[in-house]
Amino acid sequence: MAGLFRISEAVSIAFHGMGLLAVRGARMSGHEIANAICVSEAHLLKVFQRLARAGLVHSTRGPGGGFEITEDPRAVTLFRVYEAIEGTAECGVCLLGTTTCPFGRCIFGGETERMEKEFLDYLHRVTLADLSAKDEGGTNA
Amino acid sequence: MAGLFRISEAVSIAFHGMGLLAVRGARMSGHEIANAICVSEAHLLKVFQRLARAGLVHSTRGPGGGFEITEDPRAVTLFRVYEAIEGTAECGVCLLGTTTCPFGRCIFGGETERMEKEFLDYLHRVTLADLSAKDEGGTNA
DNA sequence: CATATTCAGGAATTATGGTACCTTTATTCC
DNA sequence: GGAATAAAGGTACCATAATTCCTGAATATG
Repeated sequence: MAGLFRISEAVSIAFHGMGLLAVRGARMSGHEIANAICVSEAHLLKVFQRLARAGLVHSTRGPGGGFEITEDPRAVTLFRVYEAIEGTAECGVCLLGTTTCPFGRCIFGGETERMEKEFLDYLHRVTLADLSAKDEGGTNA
Repeated sequence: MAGLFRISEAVSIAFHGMGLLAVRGARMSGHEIANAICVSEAHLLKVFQRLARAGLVHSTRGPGGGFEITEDPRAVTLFRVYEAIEGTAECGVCLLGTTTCPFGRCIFGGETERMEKEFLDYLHRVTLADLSAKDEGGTNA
């Protein structure tokens, strides 16, 4: 398994691709983006198709075409990118999927919910502009 | 989508099933456990098959048989249960799955890694005994 | 106008997770 | 001791989601 967060490769591609577009500040073709972040071009294209439908990027066909961010990167949160790919992110839903835990109360005492909220806050707080700004050199997480 | 953490239904069944066994302190059949926590008996059986192979429960066949926890519930962390189902939980791995981020550094600045570690710490810290003890009435998370 | 480039959309494929069913083991009751 | 029953083990199947592939449409350029 890959990680503890439910971040699909699609979302990761969206984060990295959008981050790259934000840094470059110019239109880039799907081919260029995929090469730059070392992912499958087919998959990236599919991901950007969704981002385009969500209005987060504008796409242009034909030679010299490609994708460009439609808004100021400082206004685009990771959450919006996440939602464009995965649909609505629910938080605080019982892991069992039942509305009432068979135990009568949540056996985790609400702590998992707290941590999910923390992650959600992070997605809401961080913008595409932040992705290029931060340079504290964390390892790959 | 269900939640932000990569908790499959299988892991959730394992947590709840083991929690129940810990509370009861006695052998229970798969049928009983599945009924108590309102999940598919077929799936629960498969999950417990893995828990048995991992040595976390002892299984007994035949009438009156079932599953029982092999160790003191205070000694069994959620992490061990998690690993028995999902395999090794990696933390701090780049969301893209590459060993070196194409950006040269992690674009998330290590914060996602920090949050993953926090969740991992939680799994390491909480034992089956804790699941039944906590009673602060959180909502279903 | 022909051609090359680039994205759009849907079809086909693959992978994953969950389900159903049959087999084996053990107990109980006659 | 044998038959019936209760229970877990194992395997094969199915459903859904994720990924790739293929064809078509749009646009720029010579």
